[in-house]
Amino acid sequence: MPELPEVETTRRGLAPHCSGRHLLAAVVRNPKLRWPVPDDLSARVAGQHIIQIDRRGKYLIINLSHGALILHLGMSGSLRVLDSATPAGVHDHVDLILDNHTCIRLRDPRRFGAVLWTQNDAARHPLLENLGPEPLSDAFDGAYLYRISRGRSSAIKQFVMDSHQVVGVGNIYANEALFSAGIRPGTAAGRLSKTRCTTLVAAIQETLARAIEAGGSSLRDFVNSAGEPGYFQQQYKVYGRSGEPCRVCGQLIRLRRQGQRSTFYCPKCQN
DNA sequence: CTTTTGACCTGACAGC
DNA sequence: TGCTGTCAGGTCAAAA
Repeated sequence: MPELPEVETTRRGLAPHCSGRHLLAAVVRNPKLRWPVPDDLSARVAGQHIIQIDRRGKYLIINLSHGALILHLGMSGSLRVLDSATPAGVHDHVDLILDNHTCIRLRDPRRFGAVLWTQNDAARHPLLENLGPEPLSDAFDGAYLYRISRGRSSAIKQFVMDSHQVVGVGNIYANEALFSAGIRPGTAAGRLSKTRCTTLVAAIQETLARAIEAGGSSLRDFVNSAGEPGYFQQQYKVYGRSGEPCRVCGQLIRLRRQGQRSTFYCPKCQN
């Protein structure tokens, strides 16, 4: 499920229910996620104050009074705030128990997600310290993309999906943004003009910002909600539409594999 | 150094 | 129905 807009929507949904609360314990039903959930997690977090919840790329960071939890939703993870007495389902692997009879519950059928603990500043964690800039920050602009892409032969789609260049651009939005920018996904990154880099950055930012807006507006009741983000109902321009007519020109949308991910593009609108 | 490939998992779905 | 194969919103680690 989670691309950056859903992670941000999750963060916004979680925050009002946890900020200022204390954690009583953690319940780990299955520690076998992307990396093992620390077996002393509960002891580490018990009694700690939740300062605030941040996001870095698709990582969620729950800052505690001493240390932080680093969460990732992988391909299939979701977080909800529930009454802690709510029976856990088969894929409900971790609960963070709050001091008001509620819990933050991680459900993750595919178990590509993560729950990690760090004693230090989460930004210094090995998984986070070498990440590229946030896509919606001023640091991510046309000049930056132009500069880092010089001499790079990899396809622009894979390049912008590389978290070391810029974080948070997943498969759906990479496809959508490249369509918006009119750029063929297989184009070598190093061959993009500065103008096209600027166009692409703007397209990425607009695509993500609109999806976050859609997700946020659908977020009525995060507690006990089904967790259906609004952006999921968005009408995609190319993603998942191979063989269907382009919404702009009517040409049939094409599908190809790039780095074992599906790439969708319009052969006429994207060059 | 860059680029590509493999790995981690389960569930949904198409086709036989 | 039940089996097999394919695909899925991520991304790190290892190989080339």
